[in-house]
Amino acid sequence: MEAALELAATTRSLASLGLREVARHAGLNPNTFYRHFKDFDDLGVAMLDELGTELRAGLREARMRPAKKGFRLSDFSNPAEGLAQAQALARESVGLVLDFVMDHREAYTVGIRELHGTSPVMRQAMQDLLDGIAVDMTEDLLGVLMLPAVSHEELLAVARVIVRQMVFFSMDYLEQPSRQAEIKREAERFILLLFWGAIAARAPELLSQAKLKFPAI
Amino acid sequence: MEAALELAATTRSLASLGLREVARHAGLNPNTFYRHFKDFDDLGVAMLDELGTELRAGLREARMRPAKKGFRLSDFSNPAEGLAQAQALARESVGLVLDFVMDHREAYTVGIRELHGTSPVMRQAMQDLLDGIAVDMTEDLLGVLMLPAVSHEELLAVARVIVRQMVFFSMDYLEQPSRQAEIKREAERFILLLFWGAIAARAPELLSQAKLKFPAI
DNA sequence: TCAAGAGGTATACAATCGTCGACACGCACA
DNA sequence: TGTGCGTGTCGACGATTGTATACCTCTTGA
Repeated sequence: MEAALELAATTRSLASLGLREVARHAGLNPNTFYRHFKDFDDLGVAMLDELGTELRAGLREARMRPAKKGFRLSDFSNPAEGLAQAQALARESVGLVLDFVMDHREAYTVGIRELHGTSPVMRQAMQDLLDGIAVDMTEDLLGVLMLPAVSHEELLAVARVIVRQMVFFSMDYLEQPSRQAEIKREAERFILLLFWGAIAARAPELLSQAKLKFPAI
Repeated sequence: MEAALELAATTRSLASLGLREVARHAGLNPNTFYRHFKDFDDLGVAMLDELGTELRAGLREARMRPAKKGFRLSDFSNPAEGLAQAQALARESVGLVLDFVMDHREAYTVGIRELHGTSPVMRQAMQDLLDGIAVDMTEDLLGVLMLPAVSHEELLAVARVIVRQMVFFSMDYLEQPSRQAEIKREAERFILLLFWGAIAARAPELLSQAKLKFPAI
């Protein structure tokens, strides 16, 4: 699995790797591959299982961290305070994801490649992972953030959109190191825009009442 | 180029195609490939040029259509009317993109595969195409829609995010035919949420003043 | 008229590929 | 004690790959 990741990270896609190639890079006999995996799909799913659960757990744990620090979002009874804390939460989450992709650059690159790749099995597995992250995010948010009049389903839809958009932001982040600070701001801004929109759609008076300028990020 | 598209559409990625394979499928001698293309990257870029400009032109033309029909968005001096027309424009644009990907299913699938694929050349070309579409969208919107207090740069950032998100919506649309109506609604809703957010961020009083419910889509 | 070149073909070579059958080692368990 | 079984190795097979060299046939333009 390590050998496959290293080989795929440079230029190739997982499915285009040669069985012999991987075995050679791992210092093993080509046939040994069959002892462990049936397919390359099989190998891919195994790798995704490992790294995917690590990512998911890391994200959850990190989202819990502020809650343990006594960081608790208001129920918007004080709109100004609620909005400010929403911004802080968005910033924390974005930083988290971007740090993760920097720490797991190779795995992330290869994984995303499979998201729209050739193997239906891997595509489905990646979509399930992203969806799982969105579900996690929704549940965590519901426990911490009381968005006024925003239902569970609405929140899930927003989370899904955010997760998918972060795929692109993450790619930019990796590919354009000189613009990292700017990209991070763009991502935060995008998330805030969405929540602003969600609130404005349900309780527009809340925003004008708060008389809070949208943060100039 | 046709042969390559047909071969890639089923399962494979462009870069993983064999030179001989494509030539065989096109009824030509393997070496003939070299008469026309240097690389597979070369072939890919040529294909993207053709289909990309077609898509871009199609989108522009279709965005111009409502303007010619006398469809003209207000400057939000009447907020309720402006918001309603913004919704109509969003619906029109979403339908447009989704129709296009249905009509060019193979090309779209292959293209997106290259967006996060192995070849840096193709990746860059695809990113340039998406960015170009976002720029087009921004210019068209500026000519038709006077969003209050939303600057050119802000609009471009929103357009970029929309284009990228439509990549995912389009994939869902192709892969889940039974949910097409629902996915279309989700896409429209996403776009409206963004614009709602952009307006709320700059002129929150406008939304509460309009006393307009967010469309229940 | 004829030379150049674009497009297409045929043959060949060395590599690499996935996979098969057979064999070897070591541990676990009856 | 011995017998599966998981793991790894070896050699070989036919197929396919990218590309090099050489040759053919039109079209074009001076």
